[in-house]
Formats: sequence, structure tokens, C-alpha cells
Amino acid sequence: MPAIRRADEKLRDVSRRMILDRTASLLVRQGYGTTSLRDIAQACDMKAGSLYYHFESKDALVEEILTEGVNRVESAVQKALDAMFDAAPLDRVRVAMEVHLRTLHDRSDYASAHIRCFSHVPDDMRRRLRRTRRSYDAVWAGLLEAAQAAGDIAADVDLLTLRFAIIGMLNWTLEWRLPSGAGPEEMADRFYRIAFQGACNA
Amino acid sequence: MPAIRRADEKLRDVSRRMILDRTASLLVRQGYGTTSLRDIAQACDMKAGSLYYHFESKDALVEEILTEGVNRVESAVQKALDAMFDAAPLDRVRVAMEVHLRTLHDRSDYASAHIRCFSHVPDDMRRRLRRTRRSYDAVWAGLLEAAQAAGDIAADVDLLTLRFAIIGMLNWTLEWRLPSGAGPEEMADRFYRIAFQGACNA
DNA sequence: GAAAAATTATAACAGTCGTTAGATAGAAAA
DNA sequence: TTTTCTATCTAACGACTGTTATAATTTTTC
Repeated sequence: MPAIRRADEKLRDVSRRMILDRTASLLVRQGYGTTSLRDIAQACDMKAGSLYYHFESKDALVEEILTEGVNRVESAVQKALDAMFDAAPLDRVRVAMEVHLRTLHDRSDYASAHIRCFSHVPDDMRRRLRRTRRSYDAVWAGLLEAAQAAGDIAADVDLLTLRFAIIGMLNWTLEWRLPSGAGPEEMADRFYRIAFQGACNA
Repeated sequence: MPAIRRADEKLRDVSRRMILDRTASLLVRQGYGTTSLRDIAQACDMKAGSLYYHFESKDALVEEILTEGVNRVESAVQKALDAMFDAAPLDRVRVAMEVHLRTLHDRSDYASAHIRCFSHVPDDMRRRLRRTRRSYDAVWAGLLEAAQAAGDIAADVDLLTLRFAIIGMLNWTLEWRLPSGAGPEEMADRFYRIAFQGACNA
């Protein structure tokens, strides 16, 4: 189907990836229940039945996307943190915010699809996704605990609430269009400034 | 249908309100596309066709719920602000956060349904909902401008970003279960402390 | 009580849903 | 070329969708 293709990658993998990509985009815009297999097939220049050569069901296709959504964010953040393992705790938090936000707004829609569709997906799928999330949650819990242990975060700040606040700020950006001129990194820095130094005059 | 009913309220209005309430609850849990009229009817101990006596279409029913969702939050916040019109700008912000969060987590699901379903609703409905949102956005813009004009918010803090951050923190609480023991008001206070004084040691 | 009005149920419509089995085309291997 | 495997299409299945016209029922009015 694609005109140009590296010799070492199978058509199978290319089509599979295309289906995943375009389905993710549809999921972001239309949601889980409103996106039909025929919608997906049309976006891939295919027929609905052909999708079953690559995926055993609609839910299997969706679940793979949403799972990859979390995993992409987690591995991007983890990679950035590993490259600065000896930095100051709060710097690590700031970088994690930047990478999280950048991954959310990059060209692919996997992470956005996860955020947009998570709560409306069938119960058993959501249960499995929740397990996948937990690993990423632990990354953040560790980051904030380290910063508080180092005395950089005030002792009376509840870390769970702080984590809610940070992730909420970042993920909620999907609901707005970011101010033109301010990329994800710039926005993340502004959020960092608000959450850690506060919006008030010091 | 309901066993007990005040003498001065019409059966029509009671049924209509019940349909709205229960549909809102379904929308929160299942989303727009996955909630069928037969689901709704069953939740109301009715048949799907009977819903058309009260609403001219599924979308009309949904739109009324989502619109009321914003309006409830706005009027609750506005009412609280009117009762403290001469308070310090930041106190007004803190109270707005509390009322917003409390309305989001009260027994009715209108505001939650709006937040959960907004992005997956048909395009024309979403356009109209966006107009409704604008009025509430203006309330927040005014609140923050006043606080910055009074010198309570640092001059170099971008107010649009701050608004994103605050609304994002508050609305994202729908995706977690709030820490047991901390009600909406307590959580709002913690968020206020984070956003305005910062999580760092001063 | 009967008559009128308001509210819900019934049953079907055309269309779409996820899914499947089998046919078909294309590329790779022989 | 012939054969074999890969990838997609076709056409249909039963179930479900929003919606409608009409009938039945309940509630209110007299």
C-alpha cells in the first residue's frame, strides 16, 4: 500500500502501524464509542473486514493504542531522567514535566487517545490499562518524594495532591489550544513556575 | 411514575428531570457514543420511544445536560463571588476554586458529564457548548486580572497559563478518586496553596 | 362516575454496528 | 511459469442504533 518502504520492513508491519496511527487520531477526535471500524478502515483506505487480518477485534486494536500511549510517555520521561540521574530533584521534576507535555503534544496521538478515551472504554480494558498506568504513577511518586526528602518541597505539602495537580495541569492542555508562540517546553516551564514557586509575589 | 410527588409540580417536569439526571450519570460513566437511548430508557424504567415525548432527539437531551453542566458551575461560582464582592482578590479566587470543585463533585453529574463528553460530541453541538463556556471563562479571567492588578499575582505570570493550570488541576480530579478524608473544599485549599504559594519551601 | 388530556408502550423503519467466512488479488518462492 | 504465502476485498450475519407513527394507558378535569 505505501509507495516507499524500507527493504527490511514487512508490509505487514507497515500496514499495522498505519492502522494504529490513524485509529489513534480518530479516537482523539471522536472518542471510543463513536469511532467505528468502518471509520477506521476508511481512514486507512481499506475495508472494515480487512482490519481483522491485523487485529483480532476492535477492542484489541484500541487497547494496544491506549497501552502504547502510556508506555510512550513513561519511557520518554524515564529516558530523560536516566540521562540526568545526578541532577537536583526539582530539576528532574521540571524535565519530567517538559517531556510529559511534549510527548502529549507530539505528532502521534497515542498518549492523547489514552487520556481522551480511558474513562469510556469497556470495564475490563480499563482495569488492565489502570495497571499499566501504575508503573508511570510510581515514577512521579518517586520524583516528588525525592524532592521532598531533599527539603526542596515543603514538608506540609501532600505529595499525592501535588501529583494530581501537576498531571492535571499537563493533561488538561489537551482541552485547549496552546497559546500560539508557546511550545510545550515553554508551557511546561510556566506550569513548573506556578506549581513550585507559586503565582504570588514572594 | 414516581410514587410521591409534590402537588404543585407537574408529572411532566418530574419525568423530564429524572431523565436528565440519569442520562447525565450514564454519560459520565459510558461516554456519549456508548450511551444509547435504550440504555437511558432502561435507567428511567421507560422505553426508548417514550423519551421522545420529552426530548426531540438524543442530541437535544445530551446538549441540555452538558449546557446545564457549565451553567450550574458558573452560577454557583458567581453566587459565591457576589456574596463576597469586597473581599481580597486572592480570597475570591480561592473561593471560586472551592465552589468549582464542590459543584464538580456534588451528587449531580451534569458538570462531570460536560467535562467527560465535551470533546466527543458532534461538531455543531460542541461549537454551541463552546459559546456557553466562554461566559464562565470570562469570570475566571476577571478574577485573575483583578488579583494581578492588585499586585497579588506576580506581574510576570501569564494569566492564561495560570487559568489553564487551575482549571486543569480542578477538572482532572474527575479522573482520580479523591483521597478519602479530604473533601472537595480541603482539596481546593491544597490546590490553592500549591498554585499561589508554590510547593517549594519559601 | 365519564370525558379529555397527558404520558408511556408497542412495534416497526432503515441504517449501522462488530464480526466472520470465503473469494480474490498481489508478491515472493520455487 | 507455477506454486505458495500474504494481504485485502466481498458479502453477509445477527444485533443494535436513533427515530417514528400509532395504540394503550394513566392522570387530570369536569
